[in-house]
Amino acid sequence: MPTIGEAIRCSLWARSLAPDQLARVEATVVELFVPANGFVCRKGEPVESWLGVIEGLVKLGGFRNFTGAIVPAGGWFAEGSLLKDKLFKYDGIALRDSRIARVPRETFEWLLETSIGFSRFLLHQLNERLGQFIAITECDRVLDPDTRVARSLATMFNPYLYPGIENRLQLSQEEIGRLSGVSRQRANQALQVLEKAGILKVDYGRVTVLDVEALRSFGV
DNA sequence: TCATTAAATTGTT
DNA sequence: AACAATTTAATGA
Repeated sequence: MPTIGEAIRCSLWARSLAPDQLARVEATVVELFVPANGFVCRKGEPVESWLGVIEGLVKLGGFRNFTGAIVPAGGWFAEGSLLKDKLFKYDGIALRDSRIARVPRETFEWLLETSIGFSRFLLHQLNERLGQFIAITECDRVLDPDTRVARSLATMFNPYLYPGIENRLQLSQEEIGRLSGVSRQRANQALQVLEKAGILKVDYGRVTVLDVEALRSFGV
């Protein structure tokens, strides 16, 4: 189990920091344990830190039964709310026991002002998120549920937003359904189609992605 | 280590 | 949506 400092040093954005900047991050970061089904953040709550998933899996959403995004270990989020709204506009729920890193707003803003590398990382991350968002709305127009499920799963394998994610996702078919905006029954059917196509493997309570590219381009 | 039981997940109608 | 079947995890001998 990595310490919080190790996890941060491994993250993509920390690599571009100078030693004194990294030191300040490590000095001000706070680790928070969130048990499965616990709230990492709540809609309407003021945002006072940038959040990173050290270990575990967090689901962002809270709109009806629709899930906006799944953030696996190595993913960072809330920068948009931190910069703009000052309030969370979604719930964050831990899908399993998770360790969350909280970088205080002052540190975050200081990095943004003093580190070009950090600014570039954020720019890139925001851009990737925009792309993800477009892909999701595009998904809504595609009627074929198999493709929708494939795309939703594929968004979790964005190497920039979520580096070093394992290809083994511990997600029940019910959660995959919520994630894709289809019923559990339909998600099950779609997963079987994708399994027969050799793109992924379904097991009890988890899916293993064998071919990310095929998953991404499925149905095109 | 193995059997039993409970809980979670999946398949079916 | 409800029910049955199956898998996993937990408990205790």
